[in-house]
Amino acid sequence: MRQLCMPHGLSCDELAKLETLICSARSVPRGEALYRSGDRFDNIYAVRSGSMKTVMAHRGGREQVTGLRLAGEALGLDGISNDVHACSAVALEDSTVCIVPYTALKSLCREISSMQERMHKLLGEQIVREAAQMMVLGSLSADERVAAFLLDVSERNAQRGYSSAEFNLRMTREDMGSYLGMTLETVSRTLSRFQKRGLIDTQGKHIRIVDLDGLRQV
Amino acid sequence: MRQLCMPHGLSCDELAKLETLICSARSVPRGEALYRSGDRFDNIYAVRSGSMKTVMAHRGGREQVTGLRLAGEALGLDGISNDVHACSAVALEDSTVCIVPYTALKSLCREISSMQERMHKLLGEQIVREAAQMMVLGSLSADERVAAFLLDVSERNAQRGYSSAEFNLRMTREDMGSYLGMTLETVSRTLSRFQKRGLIDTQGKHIRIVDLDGLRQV
DNA sequence: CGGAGCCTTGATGTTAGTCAAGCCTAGTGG
DNA sequence: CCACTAGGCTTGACTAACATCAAGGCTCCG
Repeated sequence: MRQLCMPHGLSCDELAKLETLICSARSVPRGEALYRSGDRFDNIYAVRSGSMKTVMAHRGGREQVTGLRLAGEALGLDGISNDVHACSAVALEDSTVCIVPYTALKSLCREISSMQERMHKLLGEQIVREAAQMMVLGSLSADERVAAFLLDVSERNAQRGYSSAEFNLRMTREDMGSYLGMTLETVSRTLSRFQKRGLIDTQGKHIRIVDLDGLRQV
Repeated sequence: MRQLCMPHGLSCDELAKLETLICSARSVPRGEALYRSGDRFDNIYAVRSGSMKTVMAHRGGREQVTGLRLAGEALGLDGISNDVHACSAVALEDSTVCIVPYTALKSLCREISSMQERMHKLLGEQIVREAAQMMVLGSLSADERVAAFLLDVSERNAQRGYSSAEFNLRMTREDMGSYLGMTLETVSRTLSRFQKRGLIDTQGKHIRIVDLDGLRQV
């Protein structure tokens, strides 16, 4: 939560007020949904530990992974527009989230302008992140998509104070493929090729970035 | 502007307050940018007449169309997260926009909760719309993408009180291709095939939907 | 009326998808 | 603690879809 708010101009005092909103935390076992598409929207969440994916279903049963949330990142904004969640959020590993009731958060945003500012930025960031992902899906090759994804995760890890070079990606190859608009086989082949080229070192879900610049130039 | 706000719980009185914010309108000739990626973010816009595309550039010069805005739709939200616009907005035809200064809008949102509500929904809608487009790009075939796009435009036209069956799409085949993650040739071929199948009737940029259900089933 | 940009269509090439088989690993139960 | 199993991962051979290259026609604007 501090992760999510501190670096953005909230005073300790204001942060304390925010923390009074957080009714509770909730733990979500691996594979379970925090909320499902169609559920009523009441809360925004912050991932406290673990990681989650957001999934959207097309009519016709096809599903696509639309996002990955690491610890410290916000979740649930897809419900604001319609009072109903547009995605489902599923835990990639045993995870915990903080629960922030939306109605209370709105009031706080009207009282405290820095809180309003933070809320707008949170929404704006997701808009820009998704637009960037549209670019990835619309104009990059398979190799470029995988490289962009690894670099994105690496950078987000760094931002949260973890290693940018080495991490556990709890998504399956299928999840990655879905997120990147390709098949799990192509993801696997691409990672293997990157490894042969000395760009990364993979051992299943454990990934080490060996040649950051090389990866950037893919 | 009323388009953008009226159906969403603002009273006439409140709407009047909003209208005091609108410093001015601005006209944007076809092909010109309302704002460019990297420009400082000061205003949100509403398309008053005409239509615009939003474009995002990748390092390496590659550009992708990330959105289409018809009259009555909002524009510029990509600047909130960073105080700098992440996309460029380019007029597809001679267009006019209303200018809403963001700082003033924020104040109004703190005063009037229905205004805050509207603002959040606006942001939330874009988040959901972009997620849906990620699905289109990530998991649909070329035919399905084009069909989904035509249906989307048709529906948005209907919402604004225009014909859902017949419209002028001012994007070029290249713009459509970019937005849909395919080449202009594939767009053209797909439209031709749809026409042969009796789904649509195209004459350059003028499009008439002949068989709505057929298009939905593509 | 002329021309530039846009659109269409065809032939060919390339990338990533599909199908298939076997292996590895983590989690389970004895 | 070990063996078993199921799900996940890798790799190969083949295929399909879409991109690329190319040429010609249309249309809209000046």
